[in-house]
Amino acid sequence: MENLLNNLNPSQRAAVEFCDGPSLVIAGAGSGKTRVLTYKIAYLLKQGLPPYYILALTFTNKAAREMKERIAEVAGEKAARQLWMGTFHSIFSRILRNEAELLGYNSNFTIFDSSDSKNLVKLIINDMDLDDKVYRPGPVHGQISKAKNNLITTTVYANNEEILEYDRLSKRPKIHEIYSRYQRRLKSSNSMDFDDLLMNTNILFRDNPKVLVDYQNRFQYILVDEYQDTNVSQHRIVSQLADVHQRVCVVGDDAQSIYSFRGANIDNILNFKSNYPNTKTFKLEQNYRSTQNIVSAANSLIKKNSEQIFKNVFSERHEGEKIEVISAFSDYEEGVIVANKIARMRLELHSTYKDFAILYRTNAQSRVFEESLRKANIPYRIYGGLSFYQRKEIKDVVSYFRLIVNPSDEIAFQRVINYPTRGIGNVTVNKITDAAQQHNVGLWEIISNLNKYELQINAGTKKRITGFQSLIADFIELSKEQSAFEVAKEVIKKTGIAQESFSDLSPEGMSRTQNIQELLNAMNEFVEMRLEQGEEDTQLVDFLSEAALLTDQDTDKESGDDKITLMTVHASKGLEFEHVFIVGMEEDLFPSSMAKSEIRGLEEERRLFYVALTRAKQTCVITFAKSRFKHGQTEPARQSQFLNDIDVKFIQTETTSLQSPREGATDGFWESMRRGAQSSRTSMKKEELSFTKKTAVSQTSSVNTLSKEANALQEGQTIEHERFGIGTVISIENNGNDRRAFVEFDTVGKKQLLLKFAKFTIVKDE
DNA sequence: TAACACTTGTTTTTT
DNA sequence: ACAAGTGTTA
Repeated sequence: MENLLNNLNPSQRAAVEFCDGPSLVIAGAGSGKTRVLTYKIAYLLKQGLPPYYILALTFTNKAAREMKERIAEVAGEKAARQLWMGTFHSIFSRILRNEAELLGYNSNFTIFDSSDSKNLVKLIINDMDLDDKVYRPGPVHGQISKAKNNLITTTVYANNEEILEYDRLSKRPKIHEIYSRYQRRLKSSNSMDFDDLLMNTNILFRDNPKVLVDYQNRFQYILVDEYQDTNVSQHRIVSQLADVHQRVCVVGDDAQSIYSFRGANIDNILNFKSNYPNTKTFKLEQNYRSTQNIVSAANSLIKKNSEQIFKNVFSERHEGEKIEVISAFSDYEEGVIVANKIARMRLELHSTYKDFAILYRTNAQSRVFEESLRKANIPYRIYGGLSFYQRKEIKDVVSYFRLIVNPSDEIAFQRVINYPTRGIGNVTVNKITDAAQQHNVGLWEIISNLNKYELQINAGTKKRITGFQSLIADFIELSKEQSAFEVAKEVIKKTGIAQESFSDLSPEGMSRTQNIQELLNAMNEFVEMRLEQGEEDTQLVDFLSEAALLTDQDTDKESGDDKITLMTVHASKGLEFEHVFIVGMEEDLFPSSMAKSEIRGLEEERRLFYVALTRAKQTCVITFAKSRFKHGQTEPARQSQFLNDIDVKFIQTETTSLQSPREGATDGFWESMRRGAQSSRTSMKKEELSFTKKTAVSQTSSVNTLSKEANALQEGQTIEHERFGIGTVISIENNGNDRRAFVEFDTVGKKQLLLKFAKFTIVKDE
């Protein structure tokens, strides 16, 4: 441990060693924040605190996984696995499943993603006969979500004059009623949305003091990463859990708070000290990531914001190159410039592709870069956008799973009742929904007892409905015995999805088929991995509860490939790259026109830019275009005001662009440039389909990840398995990723090990 | 009820 | 430019 602590600088070390009360670690960009968290956990373990007493909350699953791996290196695999470490959403969904009955839920509850939530809001708006142009599902759900993140329950909402007045002024006085109905229908669907996972945890603790005490005792030490991005609901959970022992350490950087649109409240970090009067504050100010020039440029930018905790971030690395600002004539040219520059820099600097990242404000901007990179033969990987689980064909299949696990799930029900088409149309579905509302029961209850509820439907329709009902009922039975993978195969087969999908030979259809296949593969892996780890939870419900909180960053298995990275600035938080391109640096795009109305919004955009800048280790290039293709036409654009916020002495403006317009031919040039962009866009179409297919599939496709040991393993050898102990290899089957060993263990008997996952060492050769 | 053509809104960021 | 929603026809 001593030599571990020697790896830290004095302020990092001080932050790690203080464990007796509340502490706030203000960590500048690149200052070794994750390092401090990791070492601190290792330090606590070393002090004798059992791992299952530690709660560590991260912002993404990926961050949790990486931190676990690092802790495993210093404190051992076993301890790392016993830690309560994960995102707020995943940790508390686990707790809510355990305590579901206390809240009137069943532990099989479904988790709605935002599109499910919006669908439900839309159904309610229709039921209430409200004008869906005034009450648009997106913003209405946004308003509800904001309320929930601020712990404003339906009752509080309906009695809060200020909020009601706000809704009246925005011409949507009925939101409080939509909110109540929304919550009621979530509950009758035995479902929770993302915000419920946090709000219901608060309700659980509020209404069940004994349960709260249990968890207060369990979580002896609490660590929270990215505290600047927590909302009121999350803050309240943490402060209740830490209320008694006050052993809590939060880490964050107010300058990197970029999620207020999701309810994050920067005050949580700014006011932390007043919440915990005995707080000890540590500041990590040395940036180990970036050149002095980048750090100074970022400092000069963030100084323009009014609200912040004072700190002096500095770098002792070399001065480095100035930030290069390049202007392009069009978004299309911007793409070409960036692609060419990356190709050139890679050769000149002897870099690899994975040293490069292109960061943009909106996902929509990725298109142009995909195109130019493909033309330049530069391998790339896009993060974000439509994630695997949000694809239509995947949602359809997953909806069957949801319905099987939780027949009350109304949204899943509506999604699959007529998919694949089985002659149950809108008219019939409406009759079912009406009956459900009338008798105040779920849709499943209605179709399970058609006669009882006297639906006005003809015999043919009735037969089709009962057919559907027994189809699902059979799956439910099956799922009690079989693993998620086995049930999934049956679902695909028996519902006709397989048949429908395989007979569609269009490129889109084939891509859908592949994605479904990929889902099955993922489920198979899930089951095998669980079995390998000696866990019995391999059923559909277990798969769903994990999959619902997965983002596509979490399913990334190809990070080893040499590809450049394309992602939004938001998605880049916490990452670093040698060379960063920040593109589309234009007014109304970055800062976004949406955010500019309020000062706080503009400051958040500036922090977002700060985040983008501080991702770069060596070089940072900023580009903007003078015209941009949006909403179906080319519109003029001008450079972002944020470029003026960086002190000019850290910037170098590139005037010679790739191709400058010929004199006197400006108009013609522009035209051809635009046409060039257009035609290549349209000509891309066919090619693009096969391309989307590739990316979609690649998200979960696996590579051969067998370790040396796994490849070397032979019959007759003795191994020591992490869980099962000592055993002898009886036989080996298959090869590559599917390579398996049958092993006779001394204590637990015969086991099948999937070598891709198995954790063991070879003890003795025969 | 389903398939097709036509119209409309939509684009900020995401657990 | 695109997806989702609306309306018309078979």
